[in-house]
Amino acid sequence: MADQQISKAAPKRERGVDRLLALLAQLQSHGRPMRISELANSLAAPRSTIYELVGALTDAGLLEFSGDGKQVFFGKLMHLYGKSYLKENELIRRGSTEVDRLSLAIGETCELCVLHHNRQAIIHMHPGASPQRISSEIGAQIPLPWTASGRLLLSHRSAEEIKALTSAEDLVLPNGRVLPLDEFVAQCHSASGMPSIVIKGIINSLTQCIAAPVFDLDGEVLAAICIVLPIDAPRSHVIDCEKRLVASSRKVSLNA
Amino acid sequence: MADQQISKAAPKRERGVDRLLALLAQLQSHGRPMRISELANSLAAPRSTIYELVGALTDAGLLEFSGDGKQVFFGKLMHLYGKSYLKENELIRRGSTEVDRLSLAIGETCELCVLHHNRQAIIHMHPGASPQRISSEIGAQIPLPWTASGRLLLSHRSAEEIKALTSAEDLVLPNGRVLPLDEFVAQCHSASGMPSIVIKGIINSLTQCIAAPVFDLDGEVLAAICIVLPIDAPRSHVIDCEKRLVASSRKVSLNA
DNA sequence: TTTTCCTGTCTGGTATATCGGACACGTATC
DNA sequence: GATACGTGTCCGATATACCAGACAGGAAAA
Repeated sequence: MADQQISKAAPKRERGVDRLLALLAQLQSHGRPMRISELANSLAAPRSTIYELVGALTDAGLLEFSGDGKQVFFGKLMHLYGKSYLKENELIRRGSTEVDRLSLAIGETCELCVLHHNRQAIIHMHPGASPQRISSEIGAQIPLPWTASGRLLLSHRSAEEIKALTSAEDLVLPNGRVLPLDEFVAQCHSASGMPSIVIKGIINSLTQCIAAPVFDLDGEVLAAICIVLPIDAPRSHVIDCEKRLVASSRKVSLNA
Repeated sequence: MADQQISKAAPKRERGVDRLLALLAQLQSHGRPMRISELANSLAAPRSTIYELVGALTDAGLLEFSGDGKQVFFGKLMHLYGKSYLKENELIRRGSTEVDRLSLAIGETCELCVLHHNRQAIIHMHPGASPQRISSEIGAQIPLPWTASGRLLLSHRSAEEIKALTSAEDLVLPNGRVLPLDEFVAQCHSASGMPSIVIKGIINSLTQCIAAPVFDLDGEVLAAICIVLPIDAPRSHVIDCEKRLVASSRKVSLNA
C-alpha cells in the first residue's frame, strides 16, 4: 500500500500524535503485546522515536509493559477511559441525544426503539415541528409487525426465534389485515444488512416510517432509530431524512 | 534539571503527545463531555492547538462528539482498546468477575485495587445492597496511606521503595491527622504475608475496610480486593466477609 | 574467542507542529 | 439598534519534536 517515490527524497517527518494513533491501531490489530522494535518496524518509524513515544505512554499508564517485561500493550488507564466511555455513552443516552438532534435538524418526529419482551418499546422520542402530533408516547409497546423498526430489531434472528417472538394477535395490523407469519419472517430477513428501511401506512394510513439499525459491538441489532413522516411528504425530503437517519444510526452504533 | 527560569519569559511550547495525555486526563477527571474551548481553558492551552488536536482524535475515533454535538468525550475506539486491555489481562478480568460475585454474595461494596503511579486506583467496583452508597468511583486515585489495600500493595516493597512512593501530602489522612512515614512503612511490612487486613475509620469515620492481596506468579502483590463495611457491622458478619474475601483473593491469585 | 545481530540511550540538525493573533460569524446582553 | 462575548478557522513565525545515526552493552551464533 505504501508506494513512495524513492527518487523524490521525500523526507517524511510525522507528528507525534499521528505516530501515537498508528501505534495504538497497530497494537490493536496485532492483538497481543509487542516488542518496541517490533512496533517500530511494523510502523516503518525510527526506533528512537518509538522508544521515546512508548516511554511517554507507559509513564502515563496508557500503555503497560506486559508479558516478558519487554513487550508493551494497552494499560490500565486505557481501560479506565474505556469505562468512562461506556458510563457516559450508554446506548440509550447517546441514542436519545442523537434522536433529539436528528429531530431538530429535519423537523420530524424521531424515536429510539428497542426490543422489550416481544414488543417494540419506544425508549425516547422527540416530536416534530408540525403542530399535529403523529407520534407514539414514550414507553409505548407496539407489536413488531406494525413497524419498520420491528423488522430491523428481528433482522439478525433466526426464523424460529422470530416466530417465537410473534404472537398471532400482533400479526393483525391496525387496518384489520392479517399478515402471514412467513411473510413477516421474510420481511425481517430481507431487512438484514440494509442501512435503512421504509414502511408505509401500516400503523396508520397517514404516516410512513423510516428506520435504521443500531448495532452492538458484535454486529447484532441493539436498537433502531426511526423517523415518522406524513405519507405525502415530498420525495426529496424523504431522501434527505433517510440520509441523515443512516448517518445518525451509524454514529450511535458500537461497531467500527 | 527540572526547574527552569520562570523569569526568562518562558515561551512554553508543548508537545502534541503531552497535550493529548493532559487532555484525556482532564476529560476523565471532569467525568463528563466538555466543550472544546472549555478544554483549552482548563488545560491552559491555545485554542487553535486544542481544536487541531480534538479534530485529529475525533477523526481517529478516540474521542467523539456527544451531548449537544459541541461537546467531546471518549469515543468508541477508546472502549475497544480498553477491551483489549482486559482481554489480555487475566488478572483484572478474573478479579472483576470475582469482585462482582463476592459483592452479590455478601451484599457489601467490593473493589479491585491496583497500584497506579504512587496512588491506589480502583479498577473495578460493585456496590453493596445498602441504598446508601459508601463507595468510591471507578478510576478514583486514592493516597496509599488512606486504605488497607494501599498497605497490602506495598507490603512486599523495601522501605526505600515505600518512602519513594509516598508523598508528604498523602500522609495527611482525611481526618487531618498526619501519619509518620516510618509508622506507615511498618504497617505495610506487617501486612506482608497476612491473608487479609482490616482498617477502621481512616478514609472516613463511618466505614471500615477489609482487604486481601492478589498475588502474581512471582508472589508479588499485584492487586488487592477490598470490602467496604459500615463501622458498626455485626462481628459475625465481618468474620463471614473476611472468610469469603480471603477465598476470593486466593482464587484470583496466579500463584498455586 | 570473534562475529553478528538486537536492544536501549544519546546527540545535533532541520523540517514542521505549535502558538499567538486576526478574522468572520453567531449569540446573548444592554 | 449597539455592544460584548463566545466559537471555529486560518496564517505566518519560530521554538522544538522528530529523525538519522552513532554508540555501548547483551545475547546468540560461529
